[in-house]
Amino acid sequence: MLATAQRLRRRGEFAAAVRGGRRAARGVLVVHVKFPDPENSGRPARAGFVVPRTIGGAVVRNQVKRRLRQLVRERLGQLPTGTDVVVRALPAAARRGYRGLAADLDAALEAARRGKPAPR
RNA sequence: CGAGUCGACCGGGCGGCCGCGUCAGGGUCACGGCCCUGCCGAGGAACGUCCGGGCUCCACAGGGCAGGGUGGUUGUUAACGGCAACCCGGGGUGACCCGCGGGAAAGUGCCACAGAAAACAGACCGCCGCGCCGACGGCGCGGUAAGGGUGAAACGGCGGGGUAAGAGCCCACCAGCAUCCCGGGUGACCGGGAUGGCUCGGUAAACCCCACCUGGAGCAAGGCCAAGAGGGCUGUCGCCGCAAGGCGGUGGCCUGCGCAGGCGGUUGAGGGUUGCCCGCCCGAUGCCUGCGGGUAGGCCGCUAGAGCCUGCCGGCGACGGCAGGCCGAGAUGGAUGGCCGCCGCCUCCCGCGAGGGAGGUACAGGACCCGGCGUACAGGUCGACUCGUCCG
RNA sequence: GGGCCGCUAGCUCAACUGGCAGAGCAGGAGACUUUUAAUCUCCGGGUUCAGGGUUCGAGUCCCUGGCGGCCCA
Repeated sequence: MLATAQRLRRRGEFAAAVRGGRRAARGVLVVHVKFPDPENSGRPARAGFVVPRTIGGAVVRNQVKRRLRQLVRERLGQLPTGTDVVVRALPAAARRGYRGLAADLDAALEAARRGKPAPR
């Protein structure tokens, strides 16, 4: 999974990442990526997750969140240190399998890295 | 063998690799942390939040009113609106099941339609008597409530006597009511007897009456530390912007601090008694108003408890007592995951068969803790009992 | 954690104290019109969220559950 130091834990951190980052949507996921300011480059890259209640009950939301944490953990090393990522799940994510989530995440991260605007 | 009733319980198992959270030990350190090892790490409902308690803070001389809750009895318990046993009523051939199950002869209200009449007596058709007209029919007065039809419900039922016709008007039996007595039971109540008037509608999950219970808030409770002199939320208007939003003006609310002004010294500003009144109490570093303008972070609370398991004893039972043993989550954008192998279980398909293949494996996750209730749930296990059929 | 609402025709809503579930729009048919629109007439359509209870009788009262929404901390 993902260690505590590698997760966003404050409302302010989420707001900064969503507002100051690039947005890219692919499949059932929306990612916001905020590349590091020079003073932040010392700490590790961090990630946070937004799984709204429209997805399902607590069990379903936890399952989606755990799968996303596992997926992000495998990819966080590829990002520059100090980067903040917020992954937001759409309601269809509950029925998307693990591999489907992986494909969507890779595509969305790649789109955000290229800096292209997300197609709507 | 078939059909069924009740109760108790399980909620996949083993293994590999990569990971997560708390704690403990060790190591390292630039004292922020990092690394290694080990222990532990979601449920029977953790859920819904329908009740009850523990815990914490606030309040509390006392009395009255109001409000809320409960509603057969006796127990059980920390407590309960839960549970157990029993009573009563209803259902079932039965095992068993269901019941907000006090009071309608305290009072008020309501009882649509139909029907003559719907709660207190009265009388539409009818029956009977008398009188009148007079074409065996009608009109008027009186008696009556057996019969008719309506309705969910029509002023006890049946038989006999009685009568002009009838009627508890009288009598016997039955049902029911009230009072009293005897017996049984802690009690709800049950069994029996005597007397009485002959009879009384339903609805309290309508108001109400009676009995009993009932302070308020909730771990965002509450406490400590740090930081700073403000902040948070919001209405509206203008400008910028595609938008999200940003900036500014002007109001409102909440709260800590600073400043200013005012009020106030027992003849007392103001406050408490968290619905109101009487009454009582507190009260001077206090209270009110205006202006200015912060934080929202950490730690404790925080998990050993009405705890769990086993055995014995008491009790019909809920439950209680004793002894021994055990430690079983404490997160805070919130820890149990990802990938894979084998075996279970269920369904379907292929096959004569051994077997093979495909799919599925529920309901659902702590957030202070506990006792209940209610609800969801793939599949399965055990025990006790009932009815029917057949055999002995 | 605490508190409060709603669920009725395809849609938006009524139904006073319990007494035959009803409007507007929408839909269908017809009339008027050269046709359409508008207008007029007629018609169909409901397990009143579900289950249970009280009552002679429940959309209404009571209990349990489901779904949706709102407020406060």
